[in-house]
Amino acid sequence: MTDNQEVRVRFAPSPTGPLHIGGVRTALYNYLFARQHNGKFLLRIEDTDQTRFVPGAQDYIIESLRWCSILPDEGVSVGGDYGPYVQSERKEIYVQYAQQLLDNDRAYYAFDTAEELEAERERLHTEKGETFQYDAAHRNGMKNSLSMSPKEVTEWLGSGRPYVIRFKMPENVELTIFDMIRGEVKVNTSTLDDKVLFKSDGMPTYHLANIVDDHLMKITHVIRGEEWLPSMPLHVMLYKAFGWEDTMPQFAHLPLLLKPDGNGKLSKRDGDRLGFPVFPLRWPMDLTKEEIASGYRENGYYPEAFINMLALLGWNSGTEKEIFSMDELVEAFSMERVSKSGAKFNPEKAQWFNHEYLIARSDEQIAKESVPFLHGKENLYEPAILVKICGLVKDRLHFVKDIWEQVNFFFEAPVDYEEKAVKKRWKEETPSQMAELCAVLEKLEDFSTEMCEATVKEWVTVKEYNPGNIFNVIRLCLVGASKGPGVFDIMSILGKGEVLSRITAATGKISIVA
RNA sequence: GGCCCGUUGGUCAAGUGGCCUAAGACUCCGGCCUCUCACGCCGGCAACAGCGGUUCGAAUCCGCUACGGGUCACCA
Repeated sequence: MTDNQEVRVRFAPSPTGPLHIGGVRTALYNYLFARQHNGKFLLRIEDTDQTRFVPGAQDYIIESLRWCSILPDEGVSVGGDYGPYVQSERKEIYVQYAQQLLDNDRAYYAFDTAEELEAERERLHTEKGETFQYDAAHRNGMKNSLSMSPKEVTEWLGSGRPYVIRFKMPENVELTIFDMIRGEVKVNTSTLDDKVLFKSDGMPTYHLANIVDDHLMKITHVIRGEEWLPSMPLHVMLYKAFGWEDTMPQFAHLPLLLKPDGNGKLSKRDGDRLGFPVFPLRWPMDLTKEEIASGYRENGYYPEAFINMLALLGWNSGTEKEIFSMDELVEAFSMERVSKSGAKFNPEKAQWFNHEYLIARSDEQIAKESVPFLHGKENLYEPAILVKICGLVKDRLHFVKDIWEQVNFFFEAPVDYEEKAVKKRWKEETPSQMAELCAVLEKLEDFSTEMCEATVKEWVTVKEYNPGNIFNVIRLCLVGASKGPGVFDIMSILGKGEVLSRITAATGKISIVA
């Protein structure tokens, strides 16, 4: 490609199930790269294998990308000038190109059945201990248009016998190919085999469809997972065979996302076994199946946090900045700073990212988001008070959905009291002290945080009580545990009546227990 | 097994021949703050896979070994 050409990249998943986070990251890097270069990001569906097609998977992919704000400029669901963007709708196109390769002697027909291939594999293994490869060294011993007479080939083709079209991989060519992340990679074509380009069911394989589509859609950069690195030589050879070398895209093979436990690449099956989601969204989305894999969205992640976390798995800016908005990512991203080695990810760090995004939100926003998790009790307070409550507890939250355990005491009086705290704080004189306190608070007109604090502190000072112990006893009465915001904030929000009633209730209950 | 890619603390990672007695973040552990928990602040534990070479000098360059991973389908 030339420098002044518009950058065009694509994300090309197969609709074989839910997209896992590795796929989302690949889409993200493609998107960032496109945005950064004022280029186009396309979404293409590679569904050439009908046997693995999973209904709903395509919608899942689109919905996942939408949730992440990784929006295609072109492609399935948005259209564009280079469609259709679903490979099964492009069948006739691939036929032409396969024919071109056949005509130029760069491909050939092969009639070997699965059984025959298996038999040959078995024979070679037992007789010579070799691994069978359909290549220059073996193709003459197989049933194909290279080993058979033209007449026979014509007959077999005419008889409706099933056949595939294989790429005729040149022998002994030293290839030096370039990867944007890994640099030069050298391979000898003799180690490569004659890959099937066209299947007997009339569909192309990934390799053919991918190269033809990338060429036709004017893709300039192929950014994909490292699992494709071994087929890069084949793809380069295909570009050469078609005579498209001049417009061949640049390749970038991204490091894999590894299982957090043990080794190996993260797979769809890992699911909830790991204790955190490996999918952006719950799967299946429609909940009609029994097996449900959880998603980041349903687990309470903000899409911005999810994206931020993913972006930093395999790339970093080289600075100490870790929190990036999408716009900042677009600005800072660079292929040169993508790491070469696979990354296991750290569930705790993922939560930390969400926490950072959560505390950056306004108290008003948190209050709004909290409503579904307040068990219908949100109307117990004025909206402004609810906002205040959220502001007081947001520091200790990873997810808004977990807010109830931080605020429950604002809505419900404690039914029991943390044993450890009772043991430590509840003294013989406590009940009478609390009775005194109630009398003092009773007279208080202004129940603001400040007035509560001033009043209680004055009383404690005059009586020469231990402030720490008194405050904690009050907390125990109001909350039932040693947690939560400042005790005077809690008093003020609960209000005089509730505070008095809770202290009275606690005094009764705890003395009975003790 | 063949081919290919990789290897800095538990994890993500900075580092592109001297500034490295190797940054930062997450986790963990201490301490401070403090009415509790959390936040915040301060501090701590903890790494250049090994061996050879190149060089005045190597985490950085080269080679070998080891280990890890990917891939070897009419799946993508």
